[in-house]
Amino acid sequence: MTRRKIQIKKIDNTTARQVTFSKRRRGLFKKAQELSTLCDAEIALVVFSATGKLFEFTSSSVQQVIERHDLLSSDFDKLNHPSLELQVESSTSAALSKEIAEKTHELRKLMGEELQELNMKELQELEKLLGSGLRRVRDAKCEIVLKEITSLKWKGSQLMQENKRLKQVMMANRQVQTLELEQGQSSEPIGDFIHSDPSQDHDCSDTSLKLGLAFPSGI
Amino acid sequence: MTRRKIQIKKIDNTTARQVTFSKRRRGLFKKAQELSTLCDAEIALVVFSATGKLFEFTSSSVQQVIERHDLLSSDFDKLNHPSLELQVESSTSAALSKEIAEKTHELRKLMGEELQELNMKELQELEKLLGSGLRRVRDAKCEIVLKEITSLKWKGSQLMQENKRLKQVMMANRQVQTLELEQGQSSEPIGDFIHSDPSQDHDCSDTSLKLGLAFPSGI
DNA sequence: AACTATTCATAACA
DNA sequence: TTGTTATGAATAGTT
Repeated sequence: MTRRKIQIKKIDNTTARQVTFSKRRRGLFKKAQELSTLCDAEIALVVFSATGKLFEFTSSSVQQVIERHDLLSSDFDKLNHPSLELQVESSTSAALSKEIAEKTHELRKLMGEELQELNMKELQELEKLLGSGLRRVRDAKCEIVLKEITSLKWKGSQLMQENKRLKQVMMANRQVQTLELEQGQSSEPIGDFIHSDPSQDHDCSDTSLKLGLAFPSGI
Repeated sequence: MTRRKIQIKKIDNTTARQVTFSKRRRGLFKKAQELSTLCDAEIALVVFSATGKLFEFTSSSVQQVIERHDLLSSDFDKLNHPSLELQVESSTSAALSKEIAEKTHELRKLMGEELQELNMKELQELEKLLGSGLRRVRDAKCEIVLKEITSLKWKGSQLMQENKRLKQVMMANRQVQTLELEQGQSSEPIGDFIHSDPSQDHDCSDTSLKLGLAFPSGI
């Protein structure tokens, strides 16, 4: 019989902890179910036990939640570049949404529901936590974004090189022609020169094909 | 005074539903928090209200998720673009870092200074403020990043177009030459053709010059 | 797993 | 919206 309120801290006794986990987990899932039904809310709930066992609940489908989530952060695209929207949405936006979600809930968790129950010492601890947590999330996000941008820049520079090379070829070509004009003679090497490096042609196509997506999926 | 147990089905009255959502949501998040703490479980909880508002909670797994993610994507990066790290550091990263530093500082200040002198009401106000502030930061950052990426992709496509055009010119050029060879005559139009549209040349240089930075500073 | 004494959550109301 | 309270629900400690 529950003699008194318990402290919300990790339960030391292993078996007691497992029993409590079992009971409270059931309670939590029931509450989640009730909330989604009563208030017409979409809910996704995933629980990993300390032993690594997975339990999950979703109100209708995770897919729907994710789609909604993605919509929120892709509004910008629609405003500015309607035609690029499709490219951007798929990888970048998804990754960003995820990062943002993580950042948001990290903060929510830290700020969270129990602020009123904290004493001053705990509040100071919270501050510290928030700072470092934010930094970690920030770093991670920055890294992802920079990778995307770097990849795009790299591909841009590839294209520029190809571009430059083509122009050089054309210049050379033109000079040869001029020479021919002056000498009143023409020769077949020109055609060969143009095709002297087919592998580069191939490179270019390859680059073009890859430009759309930096990160294929599931980031 | 809760006269009787309710049945679990969608609440018709809109305001009642919203109130219930608010209260039960808080309860649910609290329970999730307690479960994760008491039993050392990893929990991710995402709730969308019927109006599309997002609420999230996760236990400390955020860090792990990110670390795992970093491993995956850094491996990916190394496999594909081993020598690119140097390009990364440019102004983009500086701008982002600056933005981040400022926001972090702001946050610290908000959390930091006089937290001990605040009463509970003021603390709640602070929580609200932080939440909306974070949302703004998040939105701004997202916007910047998407702009940068969109811009880069646009420039990439510009380059590809230029590239394609150059190749067509070369093809045409080559055909003219072939014709000349067959007819045993050469003519000046070729040179003119190459320079027939100098504006495109200019466009290309322009693109190259701008590629480094989409947004110069202070975003 | 089953049982209660308690604490906790919350529906209805203000 | 926020607060209050009577009541139903969840659960800690025990069997």
